[in-house]
Amino acid sequence: MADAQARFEALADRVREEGHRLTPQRVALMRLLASSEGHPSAADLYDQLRAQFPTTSLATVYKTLNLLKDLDEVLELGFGHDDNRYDGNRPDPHPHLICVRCRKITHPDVGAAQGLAEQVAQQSGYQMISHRLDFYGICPDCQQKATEPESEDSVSSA
Amino acid sequence: MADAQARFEALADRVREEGHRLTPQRVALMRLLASSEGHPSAADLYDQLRAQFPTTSLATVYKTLNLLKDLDEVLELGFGHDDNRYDGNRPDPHPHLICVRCRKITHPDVGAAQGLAEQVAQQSGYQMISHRLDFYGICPDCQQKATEPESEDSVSSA
DNA sequence: AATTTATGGATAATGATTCTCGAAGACGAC
DNA sequence: GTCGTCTTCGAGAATCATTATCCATAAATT
Repeated sequence: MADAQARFEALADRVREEGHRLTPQRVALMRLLASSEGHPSAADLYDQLRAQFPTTSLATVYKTLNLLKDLDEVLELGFGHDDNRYDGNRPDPHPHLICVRCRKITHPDVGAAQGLAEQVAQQSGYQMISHRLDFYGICPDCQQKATEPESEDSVSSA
Repeated sequence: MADAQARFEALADRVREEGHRLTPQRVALMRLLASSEGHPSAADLYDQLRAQFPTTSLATVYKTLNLLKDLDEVLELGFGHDDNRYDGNRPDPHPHLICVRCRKITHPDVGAAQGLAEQVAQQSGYQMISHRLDFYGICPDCQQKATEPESEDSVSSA
């Protein structure tokens, strides 16, 4: 996480340059986003924020996330049922690999995904804005757990 | 839509074989799904259903859609903000092209998308369950409308 | 330091989807 | 064809993530 500081400063600069205020809550949230390895949800960030600012509201988290999203500095990942996840380190569309058991989200290596959007744009005449490439499966860890005799109660559904 | 009848019968047979009852509401909804060109939402289907069954409940639509979804006979497309869309003709994952203006959903021709899931499965060790490949853009029609002087009031939603 | 104005916080509102549960009806058995 | 059982329907309440509201507070500029 040596880049976290640099990423945070980039976010802070961007927010200020766009004429928005740098409040302590925003600073803290941007630090969290910049240092997040995974893909936290708004509630995750809220929980972490409250450690520093006990009176912070969940609404503030959403407002800040939406601000950064409008600036194209965070990528919002919406899944039908579950709550949204946010990626503050790679704001541009990229493939995701989701474990339907433990909800872990990682970045698969999908070389063939390069240029897909451009290809579709040419063939369809659409003006491309964004895209999603998500794979849903069961991660090796969860596969193992499912095979084991019965360490705990079994999982219900995906 | 000469296949609509065949598709409907396939759905009906499947439901019956799985030990579920064929109620008039389900029959009507399956006919709608089988004959739908586009990707209707639950509310769309509800509106159409009420023409035949004025007392039908929206809950029934959802229950039937979930039943068919569990049988892998309809594909549910969930988008963060908007309501879900359903495809009763192609239940297997396939790419979609969404116009963010008029909400139209079409099927782009993406040859390179073949085998992506298998590739990710091999590299990651995940047991693949499903995937999504969605492109968001502005369709040619909506691009045109945006450029024109101002023919009418602009479109809000589909 | 004062002024202006965006922002934070608490809570209500929104809206799609699911749950609840009594009534009705589908389907197999007779 | 009729009956009985057990699924399914229907109407509305409940859920839950996200937004909207609205005023007190504090950031930035002078």
